[in-house]
Amino acid sequence: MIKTKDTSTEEKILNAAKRVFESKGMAGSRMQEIADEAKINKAMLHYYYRSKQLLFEAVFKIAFNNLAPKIKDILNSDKSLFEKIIDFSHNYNSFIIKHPYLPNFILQELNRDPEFVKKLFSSKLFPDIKKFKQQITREVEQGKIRPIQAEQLFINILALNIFPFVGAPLIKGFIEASDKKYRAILKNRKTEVADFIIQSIIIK
Amino acid sequence: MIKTKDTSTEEKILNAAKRVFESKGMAGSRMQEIADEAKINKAMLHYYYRSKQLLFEAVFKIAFNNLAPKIKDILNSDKSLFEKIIDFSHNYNSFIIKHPYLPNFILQELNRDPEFVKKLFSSKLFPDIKKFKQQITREVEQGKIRPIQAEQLFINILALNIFPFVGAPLIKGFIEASDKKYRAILKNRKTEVADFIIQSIIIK
DNA sequence: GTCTATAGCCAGATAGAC
DNA sequence: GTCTATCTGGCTATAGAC
Repeated sequence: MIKTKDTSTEEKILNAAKRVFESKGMAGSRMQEIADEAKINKAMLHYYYRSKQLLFEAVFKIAFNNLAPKIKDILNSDKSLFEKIIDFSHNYNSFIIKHPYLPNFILQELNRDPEFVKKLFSSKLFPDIKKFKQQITREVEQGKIRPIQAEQLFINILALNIFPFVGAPLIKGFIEASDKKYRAILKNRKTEVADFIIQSIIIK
Repeated sequence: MIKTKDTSTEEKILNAAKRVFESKGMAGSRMQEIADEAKINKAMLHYYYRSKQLLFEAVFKIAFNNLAPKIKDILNSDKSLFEKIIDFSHNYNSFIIKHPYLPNFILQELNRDPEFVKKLFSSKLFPDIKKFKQQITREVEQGKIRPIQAEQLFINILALNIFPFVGAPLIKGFIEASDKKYRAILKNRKTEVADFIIQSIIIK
């Protein structure tokens, strides 16, 4: 297996495009900036990816495919409920700390381009929620957790894990946290979030 | 007091700009589209607001000033902790259901333009978190709630209330909810969210 | 204050040499 | 495959008539 690193031009472009698009979005990004970032000629971008739109879609799909399986796991895996909550909170936070722009990028573009959402819907990226609903019903019936709608719990899990990254500038402003302090707070959340959720639903 | 409605040109422009900027962001919006939306000539936009940037800032400031006091209330008001949680969850959700693009718009622009954040920091828009911290400490000491960092609780309150709007397209995809069904879920959250938080921290 | 016309610039895309 | 040069269209902003 040969390690290609950033060797190929195509890869250099894709990595540069990822950085630029993720921080500035589709509309705010410039092909010239991506070219500069990749230390490569602007014409090359078109040679390899034909258009800005196609380059963007390549970047978006990679980003989305990085995120979606982690969320899917909540709905579809065979783990116990508490395990799911603990694992997702830990794994998601560990992953996103390394890619802080990613959630904002995905949400921003999903909000901006409704047609793009439909494309993703129609593919098999989205699992169904049936299995998760059954799991919640079972846990409630067994008296392990207090009654809660599966959809509400699912939203809460996503919210508590994703929002601290998307809302970082807002939160930092209000709690007057430096970058360093905020990073420490985020790190704590790897375990804090799961605790918070479980405390809310568990029957002691 | 005379009701001006959408009478004045200046107001028509501002309302149109609000709609366009909030759904497409600064970079994705076109002055022509705002003019069309306001049913007014494009030159008028510059006559009243000089530049796209200044028009944008006018819209942004109004949006931010709508949101910030509600959040500030969590940190600075004299209500009891549970009251704060209940009131904020209810008021915020009621308000944003009428302005669904607003949180996404604000977060997007805060993420995109770090200099803009600093401008807001330096003004008196942000209160300090000291009072809220003291409140949490007191409640913990009195044995009313289990130990939790004020910052973490604050983030959780924001996350659970704001994320369902910012993350709507993502959530809708995963739980396969129609617009109608999703609206119903959001409506439930006016009370569900406060319950969820209080259940997590209360000592019974 | 409101309009039309246009200046002037910038970004995406391509032609064509090497 | 990679580069330079350039086309083309679209966008912000303004000039100037009314």
